[in-house]
Amino acid sequence: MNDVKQTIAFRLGTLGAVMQERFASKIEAYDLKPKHVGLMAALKSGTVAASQQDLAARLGVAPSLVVALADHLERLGAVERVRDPGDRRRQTLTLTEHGAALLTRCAAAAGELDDEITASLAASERAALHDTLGRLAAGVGLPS
Amino acid sequence: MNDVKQTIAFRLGTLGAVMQERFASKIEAYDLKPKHVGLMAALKSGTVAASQQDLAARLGVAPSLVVALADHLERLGAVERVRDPGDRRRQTLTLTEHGAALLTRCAAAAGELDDEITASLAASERAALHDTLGRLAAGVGLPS
DNA sequence: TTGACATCGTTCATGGCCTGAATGATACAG
DNA sequence: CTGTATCATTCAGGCCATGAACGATGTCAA
Repeated sequence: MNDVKQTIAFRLGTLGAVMQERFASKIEAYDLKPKHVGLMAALKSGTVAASQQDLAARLGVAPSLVVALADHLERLGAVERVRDPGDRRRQTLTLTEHGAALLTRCAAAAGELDDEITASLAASERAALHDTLGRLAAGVGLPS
Repeated sequence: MNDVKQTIAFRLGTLGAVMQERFASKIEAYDLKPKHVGLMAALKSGTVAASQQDLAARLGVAPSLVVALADHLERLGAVERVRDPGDRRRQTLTLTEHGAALLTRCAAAAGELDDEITASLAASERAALHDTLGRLAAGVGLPS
């Protein structure tokens, strides 16, 4: 035996891909992709106003990608770009009210997804999974 | 709150991406990508000889991608293509000894990864995670 | 002040991965 | 034998993400 498919890493990888896919189709109606949601979520939890470079580092993507994501979100009216008066090179991204509303709907979509996939799990099991995943995410340096 | 990032779906998605990435860098030395390993694993667990169409369906990818993956694995000597004598349209893929050896090394790499990310988890917690992920994978129709 | 150098956001060309349509070979039903 | 379906393969194209430029701005030292 000693099967790759019996591995936590492999299962996380494949399950993660499926989740991304399903989540993407759920938020498609809002003209959003998972990365857009990730960016908005980072903006919401950010206490200080975030520069695009900061966000790129937090999300683990290239700065040029943040530009594209922000462009799209700005076009949707979900995000505003403001020049930092203290350092005029920086663009400060902030979530608009509409952006916050969108984010709420995405959270609801993710919640539905949770319910769907954990339907066959006991409540305690689901809670344990939630907790463990949070610890793992923190362990690999993902923003919580 | 009601944060997207607190969601099981979102955490699975991001963690899965990280895992894929890390696994990819671990097997890079063997000139393999995660999808190659997925294909080999499907071959190993397949009881009956698998046609490429079957494999495409099992992996959830387009048949044309299986062609590319099989091409690469064949070049590495990990896989053999044999015409099905019963239906000469079909190519039957089988894992060679070298392929099996490669797969074992990939399983070892995934095992290391498991140890790394679950280092801060109790043994019981890790076992529970492994079990729950298995159930989830089965729930979304992933081959186990 | 001025000049050298770093940093930010942006654009652009490029590469990788995957798909869907077209093709040729083979199977099979009538 | 003929028409249709199924298989593997090829190929062109799309999408996503990156890295290398570039212009604008900031910083620091002389």
